Amino acid sequence: MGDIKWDELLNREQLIGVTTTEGPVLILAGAGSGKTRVLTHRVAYLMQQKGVAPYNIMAITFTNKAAREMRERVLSIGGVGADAVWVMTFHATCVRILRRFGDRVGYDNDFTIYDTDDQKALMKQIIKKLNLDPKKYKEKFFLGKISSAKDELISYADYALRFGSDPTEQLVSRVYREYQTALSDNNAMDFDDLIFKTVELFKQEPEVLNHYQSRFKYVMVDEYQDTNTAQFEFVRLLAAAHHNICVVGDDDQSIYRFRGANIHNILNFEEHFENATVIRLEQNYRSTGMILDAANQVIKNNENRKDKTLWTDNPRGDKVRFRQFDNAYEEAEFIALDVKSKNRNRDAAFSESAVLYRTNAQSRILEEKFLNENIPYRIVGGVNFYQRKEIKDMLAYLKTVASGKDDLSVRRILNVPKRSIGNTSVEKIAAYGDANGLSFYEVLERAGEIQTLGRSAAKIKLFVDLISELRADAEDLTVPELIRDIMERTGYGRELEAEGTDEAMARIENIDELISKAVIYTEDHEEDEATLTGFLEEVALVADIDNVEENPDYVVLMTLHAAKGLEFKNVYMAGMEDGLFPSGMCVFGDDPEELCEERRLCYVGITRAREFLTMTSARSRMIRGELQYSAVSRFVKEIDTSLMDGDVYEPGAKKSQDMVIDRRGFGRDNAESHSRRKAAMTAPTIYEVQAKSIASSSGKEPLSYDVGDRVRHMKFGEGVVLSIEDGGRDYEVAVDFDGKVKRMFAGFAKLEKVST
DNA sequence: GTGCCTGCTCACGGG
DNA sequence: GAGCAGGCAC
Repeated sequence: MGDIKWDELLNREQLIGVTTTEGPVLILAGAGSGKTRVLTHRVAYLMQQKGVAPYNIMAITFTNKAAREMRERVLSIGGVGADAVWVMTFHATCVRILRRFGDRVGYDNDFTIYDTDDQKALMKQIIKKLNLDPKKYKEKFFLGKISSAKDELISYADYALRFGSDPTEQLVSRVYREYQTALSDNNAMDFDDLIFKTVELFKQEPEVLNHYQSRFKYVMVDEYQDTNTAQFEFVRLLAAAHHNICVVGDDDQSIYRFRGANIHNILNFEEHFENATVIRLEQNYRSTGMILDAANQVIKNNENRKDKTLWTDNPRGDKVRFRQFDNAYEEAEFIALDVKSKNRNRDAAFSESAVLYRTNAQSRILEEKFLNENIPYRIVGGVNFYQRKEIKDMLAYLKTVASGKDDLSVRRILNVPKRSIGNTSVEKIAAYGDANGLSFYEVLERAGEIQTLGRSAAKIKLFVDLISELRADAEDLTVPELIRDIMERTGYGRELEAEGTDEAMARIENIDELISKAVIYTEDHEEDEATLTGFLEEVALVADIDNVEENPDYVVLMTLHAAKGLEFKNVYMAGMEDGLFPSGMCVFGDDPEELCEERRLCYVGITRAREFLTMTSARSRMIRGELQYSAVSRFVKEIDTSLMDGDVYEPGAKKSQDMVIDRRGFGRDNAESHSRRKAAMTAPTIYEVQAKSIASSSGKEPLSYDVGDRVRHMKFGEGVVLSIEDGGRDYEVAVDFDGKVKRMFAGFAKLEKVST
């Protein structure tokens, strides 16, 4: 493996980036300039040329997808041992560290992770508890304040000191304290805590910091322009001993200011780290000259940039197309038909096309048209799979089975499905817990002692018994088996089946998909490692973007934010209207930096395209149920007309020849397409292909064995089938393994007949 | 305690 | 357009 010809694989600057291994390095990498290439080769170079142990190398990314891609590439060029390199997201890295040392900052090492919905639910309780007017104070307000504080490493104690005089800020600091205490009581951390607590750990426990400093002698950070103060501090502490820190980023692609990203981290890198080497990657290998020029013309309107000019050797290519339509329906129809014709002409396969937009709300109409035209598509984002009610319910059951310490989960499922335990009882239980320092579940366990509960106590006992039974089952079941078990024992599945509506069926499909994910999880891990907590952790850290599969022939629809880091041969930027993109908030706001951020987002969008770029806008569009008329986005006008096909200023921009607008088409929403659309809205959008194949293999197929047959189970060995019951969606089989009777679902047990 | 209806609010982006 | 709190009847 030592025969890599580094100088043939890399251009001059890339080579410097790869081989400057010692000391701080800042790589300013323009869009499409091969930054992932540099990072992965750098890892390989460290191992092969410098003899650095893989164990000593860490590469941090923002998304799981980026981590996975980099990991794959490191494995393929890095050779033996490369799997010991830590290639992970910030969040996953911190979780890993906190699972080991979390007890030093006041958490059990099996803490749970709260997502946005959990945070909201918890905040709601706190607003109630503090008797605040929920009309006046929204959860989002406090959560936003708290999140920004945590991004800046401000604890609630610091917050009180810092903003003490202002009454509103005083209230925030009080809420912050309550919120943090509640999290800690629930043994839970939110996303921001993961970073915050790790930094706290490093600062409080020099021994721990030392351990990681001497382990990770070489630290690399991808998308550095998106780091916030907490992440910066994490990286700084890690690298403080050896200074071998290499960061890659592009200030022009910083689009996460709203999430606390601090652009000064990259702009001031040379001040933060002394004697830094700065490398500029300015050759773009991705886009045509035309597209790149357009991108440069837009971004040059921003001030305070690191000075750089992106260039390319690629052919000039086609002009950037611009089309304006009367409304969003025509816009969507044009895009759908164009995608189709590009696919037909072999210009771009479906999988090579992507539609990008500013807001998720825009996806609906596009989706409708794509369905009408029978174009395979996939929407990334929108309602996250893991935010769906039924998925959250199942996860809450799993969490409760796993620990019961998380009050939020227990409360969520106590009356789901309906057990006639209403709000009044819940309030009483919570009050009793608060008064006696017990967790919600602990109170449930001793419900009999609480007089005021009356007849609810008996119902609560049934619930506690149910959880105990599930816990007993969990001992022998794999995670997917456990989910099925929960569906059965709680009656959740039966209730949905009884409902029988399209929506209920879609919910069942979603749960099936969760089961398939669990199957994939168990298959990916050794038997001992495939634990329930492990599964819950993996699930807590996934984002929708992580699930875009590249191979299947689908058009991808997503927000511009989600598109960062991806590239497509053929890109549409829809909704290029002032007020939508750039968004109204920044057009009328007084913060010029916000407009700059929007412009960077536009730059990100343009540079996703390799060969074809089409921008579209609508003269009118429904926003919040109101018809809004907008002018063409200023960003479109920033592109020189010599690069454009289509007139930005003329009303009624010309229509493409392959474009046939069927006006009746707008009302063509017959019953069939309507139900299809509805199904598509609620149906799984992720892992669809795998889910289908697994679902059919785990579905109710005729069994190859019967009562009395001898069968083999992967884990338990051979046994005799005692009974087979119709468990609704699957058969429930009881098998006697040498006197130990196990009940299992046929679809997952995968029993093989040995003899009759 | 549950189910249904209504009216209100909210909508930028996401780990 | 959608989700949710609040009010009401049962």
